[in-house]
Amino acid sequence: MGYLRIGELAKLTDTNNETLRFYESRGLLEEPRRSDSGYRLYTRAEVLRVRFILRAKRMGFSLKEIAELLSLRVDKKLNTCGTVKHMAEHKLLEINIKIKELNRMKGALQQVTDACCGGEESAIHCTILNALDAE
Amino acid sequence: MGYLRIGELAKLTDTNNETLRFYESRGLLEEPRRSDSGYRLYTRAEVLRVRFILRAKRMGFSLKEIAELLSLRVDKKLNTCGTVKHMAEHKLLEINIKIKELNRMKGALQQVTDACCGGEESAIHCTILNALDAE
DNA sequence: CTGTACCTTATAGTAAGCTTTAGGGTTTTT
DNA sequence: AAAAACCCTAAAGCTTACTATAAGGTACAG
Repeated sequence: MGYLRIGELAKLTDTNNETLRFYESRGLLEEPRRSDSGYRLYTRAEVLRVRFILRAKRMGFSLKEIAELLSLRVDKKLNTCGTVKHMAEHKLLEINIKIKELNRMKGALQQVTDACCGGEESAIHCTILNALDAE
Repeated sequence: MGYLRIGELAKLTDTNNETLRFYESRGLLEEPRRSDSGYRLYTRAEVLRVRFILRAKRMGFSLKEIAELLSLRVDKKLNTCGTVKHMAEHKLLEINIKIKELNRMKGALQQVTDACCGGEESAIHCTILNALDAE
């Protein structure tokens, strides 16, 4: 008892069975133990792991990158603190680039949005469209 | 004279022939007139249109959304500024959410990275790994 | 006239991240 | 016991945004 079947894990993590099996196939989830009939049996730890995956995904990490992040946790003994720190710092760098990129988008969009009257009149002179038109 | 062939349009917009034909197939570019031999013949207006597409892409709009923006532009008279602004604001909201989440992860990762000794010893007690486990 | 640089179409492939389908077995509920 | 709900695998399909390939035709230089 205490084990979760795939549907229960899916419900707890707001995903679905197929996605979880897919993550397993991509190495994001370890192959779980199985019941006599072959059903996947998960522990509560998997709930946290899936949530970690989803969080990282929302941050803009690809599944491949998430696998890397997760691999930091595997074979702790084989990695020195230096290795782990280096990987984490690399990720940090990537995050910073993403933030910068998004901020650039935001700035551009904010500027034209602020300038737009947003009114009911025809969009012929819409600043947003005109901004996109401008060289 | 004055017409551009696809390769010239590609060069002027820093894209390539295939991408331009692809955009045409997705309705982002209108079917251009053709030479007697069937070559696509573009006007200077298409340069601006392609640049519009690229600019919108850089702002985070998907091709589908850009097609929408373009259609708004075509019937400017039929659309209000409000419609356009609404689309832009929606995009802005999406971008803001992403930035917020990235910043949260950045903070968390920065914190554990700062706390990590980064030394040569085994990572069993690494603060970074423990932080990821805890989440 | 031949080379090569350009253009054409249609079709297939790529990568990511799933979702769906087909064709089963198992567990639980009634 | 039988229906309903759940699980399994393998494989195909979907979306986005291209990129590449095959098998040609065209334009122009030398």
